[in-house]
Amino acid sequence: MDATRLPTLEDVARAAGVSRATASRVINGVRNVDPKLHSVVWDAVNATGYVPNRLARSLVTRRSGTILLVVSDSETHDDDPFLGRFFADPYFGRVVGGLMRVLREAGIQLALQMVGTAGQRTRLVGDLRHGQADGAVVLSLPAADPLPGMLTEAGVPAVLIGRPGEPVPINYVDLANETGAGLAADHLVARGARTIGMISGPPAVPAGADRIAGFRRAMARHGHGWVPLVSGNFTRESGEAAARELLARHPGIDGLFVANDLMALGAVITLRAAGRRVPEDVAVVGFDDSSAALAADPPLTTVRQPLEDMAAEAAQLLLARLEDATMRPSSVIYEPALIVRGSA
Amino acid sequence: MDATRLPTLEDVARAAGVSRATASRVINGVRNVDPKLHSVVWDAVNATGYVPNRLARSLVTRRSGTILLVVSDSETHDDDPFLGRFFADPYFGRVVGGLMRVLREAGIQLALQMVGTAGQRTRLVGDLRHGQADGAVVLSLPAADPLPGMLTEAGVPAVLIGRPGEPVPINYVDLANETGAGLAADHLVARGARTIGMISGPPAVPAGADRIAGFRRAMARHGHGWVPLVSGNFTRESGEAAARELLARHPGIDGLFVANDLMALGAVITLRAAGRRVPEDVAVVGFDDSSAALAADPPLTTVRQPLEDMAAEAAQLLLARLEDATMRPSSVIYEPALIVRGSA
DNA sequence: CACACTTCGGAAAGCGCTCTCCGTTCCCCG
DNA sequence: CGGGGAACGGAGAGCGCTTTCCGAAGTGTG
Repeated sequence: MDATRLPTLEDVARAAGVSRATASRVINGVRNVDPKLHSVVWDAVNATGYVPNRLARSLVTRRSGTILLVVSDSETHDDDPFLGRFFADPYFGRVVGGLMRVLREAGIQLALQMVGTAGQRTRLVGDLRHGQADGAVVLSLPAADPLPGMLTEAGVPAVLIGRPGEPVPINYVDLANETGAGLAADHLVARGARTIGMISGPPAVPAGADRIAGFRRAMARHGHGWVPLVSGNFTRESGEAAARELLARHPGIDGLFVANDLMALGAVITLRAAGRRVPEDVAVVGFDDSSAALAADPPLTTVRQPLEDMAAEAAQLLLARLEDATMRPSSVIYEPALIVRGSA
Repeated sequence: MDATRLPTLEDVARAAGVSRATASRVINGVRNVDPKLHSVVWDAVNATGYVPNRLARSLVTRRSGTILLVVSDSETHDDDPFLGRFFADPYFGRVVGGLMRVLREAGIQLALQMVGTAGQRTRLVGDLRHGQADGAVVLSLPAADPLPGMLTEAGVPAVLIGRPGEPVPINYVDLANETGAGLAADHLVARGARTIGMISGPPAVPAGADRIAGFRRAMARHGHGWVPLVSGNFTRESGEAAARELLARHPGIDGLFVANDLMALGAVITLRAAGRRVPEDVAVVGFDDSSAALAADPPLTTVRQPLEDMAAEAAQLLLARLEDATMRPSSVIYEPALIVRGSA
């Protein structure tokens, strides 16, 4: 195929009439090298069309210029169709966008890694320790996932998006989910809804659990010691199904908090199919303020989560930790805001 | 930080009482090694907690187990907010989902690479040739982008999603965009629309150009030698703006073909704000059949593009090419289908 | 003018792995 | 029982790069 061997540093050095070591020093801008040699070497680089072999470089420096975006596979593997759905969910895209905003400027590559089995976790940590990747950003994990602990133990730079299941000294960025759910509760009550239900995400994920807890707490404050609740898995379809179930069990429902916009969209569809008007008969509040919220009819009242900023912050945190290995784990919690639109 | 050096193959070999070469052979399942040694080595692997250093392995094998998802940066760099938007667009997510469906099983990692400048292109090709990545999937590029040619010239395994600007012997997967646009035209005409406009994507991207060409051709067949056209950039906002402009120039419009669902969503919003009912006053046909189409009100009539399948096919094509370096470039063109919902 | 001190380039030792050689061992057949 | 061949393990040469260690040269001071 390509008969020609790629030029190596050796070739550049020969072309420039210096040693490999000197060529390397010039290219990496290390130590004071005689300015004359400097330009000679760069000319040789251009003449030969040299491109450094990152693999070889990383092998010795133990720095790869890549960070891993870790996605829990258990979360996506339940059933195959869900795999595609997870990536198509605005959640994923917004996170990637936020990360890239920071990483692109730092010249760092993002690699996707799905992790489900214990073996994959071990390998992930191994790769990280080997310098295959410099660090990891881990997307919201089930609370029971041992990964955060493993990462900490291995002393590997990592940032979670979404708090760890149990306290672990690790960097993370999160939203004040409980506060956000409270905002939704307050709004529904203030609007005059009397029978208020919730469609939650999977309780096994901290973000899911926190939204449930926050909502229940706020509702209790308003005198509702108990709220009807059905769980979904953050997909629109699950929102439709959950709404059907809720409606069957509590036909008199007139207020609904849904733990993300996609499910809220589904719920609205079901409600409308059941002859309920939104917001006149049932007021609906979503969560995320994803693009789906605006597209809905009526536009969704929702709790805004600045995911892009959160992801960017995660990247920044990771970058800082990469610079300074002694950095203590820190966490950044963002405040949600209620965006009132047409649905409640 | 970690006082303990990571176990190397050497350590495993010593623990197992064999040579490094034998340990390597067992771990990689190469050649017949005495079955007894087999288990001895694996025990040693478990005992030491050995994880192969992929970097070192790749350096010699020139296979990295990673493929690059290349995104044109010019496409996203125009203005910063658009960057996030590109990733949040269902388009990106659906492609990633489709790719992962195939790559995950093959145990191959996906890395994101944004490419804009000439230097980045050179480096991309260099990385590929060095074996930093085994191949590339390139997301729809401006027609003028030299990347496809460079990839071909370098003899590097690559698959485009969306045809190249000009004929280049390279693998690609595409949709019969012209056919799809024709479907939309036929439908609008059959519905009785008399003044039909189009909101297109950027004409500089083949997919954008093909949809324009296909629509014009079909409209001409129906006796409309000329159609009002405004271009957007595939974002919802640009769809809103384009619809405003179209409405201002051709207030009597009663049919509208929009080159993707996101822009169609924006157009519907604008139309409604202008007091036009959809579909009664203006019939709207979108393109993609993304999740946005279902969320819209009314649900969008749209031209379905099986992006996940196309991406999966691209991955498969790439994998096949990786297996068989002599494989001739091939292309797979998918047929679109009109999905009739409420908007037209 | 000699001496200590700084600056700079080169030789060479790896980073951890794969894989080609090559020498042994073992088996089968004549 | 001896010879030919297959099967198998080990030594060692790299993959392309960075970086430590040195010696050689250049600089300034007593």
